[in-house]
Amino acid sequence: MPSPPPDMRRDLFRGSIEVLVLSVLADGPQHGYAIRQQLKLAIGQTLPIGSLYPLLHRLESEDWIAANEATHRGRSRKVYRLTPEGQRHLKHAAADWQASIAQLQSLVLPAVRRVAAKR
Amino acid sequence: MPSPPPDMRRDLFRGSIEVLVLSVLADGPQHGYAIRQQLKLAIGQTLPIGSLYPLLHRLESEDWIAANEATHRGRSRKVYRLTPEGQRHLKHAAADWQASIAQLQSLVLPAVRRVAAKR
DNA sequence: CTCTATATATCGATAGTCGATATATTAAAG
DNA sequence: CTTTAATATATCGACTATCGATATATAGAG
Repeated sequence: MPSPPPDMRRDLFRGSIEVLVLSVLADGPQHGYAIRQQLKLAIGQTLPIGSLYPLLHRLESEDWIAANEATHRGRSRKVYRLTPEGQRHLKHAAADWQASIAQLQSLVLPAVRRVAAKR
Repeated sequence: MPSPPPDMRRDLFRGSIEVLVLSVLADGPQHGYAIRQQLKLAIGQTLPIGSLYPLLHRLESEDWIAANEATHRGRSRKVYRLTPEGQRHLKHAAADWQASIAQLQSLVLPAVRRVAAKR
């Protein structure tokens, strides 16, 4: 193999997963599986199952989200909600995220303009 | 270890590396080491050496960049320039990149506004 | 002399990812 | 009836991509 296959979209998604999940929960409490579906609907990207639950557990251990055990049609569910700390964190994390993106854009956008202007 | 250490900034950077390098070269021909320095200066993020040259080789094999062997102070250099195909590709790749970001933002930004509005 | 910076290059240890698998219920399909 | 698919959470280790260490070479600083 000459070089690794790059997946820009996936990497951007990965770098945003935490903020994305918290953003979904900012809309209202959801259980893990539903968060995954919402994300797929909104972004078109699927949060891999093998990443979903470990992520949720991490966010819970950080006290950014909290769970209510529930039962739905014989199946157990953990309905997660954004904690007050989670709300604070979302604001900060999203600001950082936005700043990082803006920084990248400040290099890329002028470059594209420059190239587009030529010829 | 309970959970993997997340590095949003690094992942966002990773998902943008290709577009970033092409953007730097849109400003004028540069050799690998200098591209790395420019990126550090502009973004604050260091493109790891172990990733730099394989990436350059891949971009070259795609004919998006081309090299001129040069010698500077006894040291050999490969000065890369953006090819016409590379310019076309930069426009497309940057547009895709921008669209992916916009999609993520369309979920995150309203969520943050919602959270900020409360209380 | 040693160290740091410059410059390109490779390779494999290691670390993170996530598919497969397990478990359980319901409903639709065949 | 049986099978398949969808729902739902959870874990674990095989696999893979990343990138630090290393090699090589020159020049200037201390």
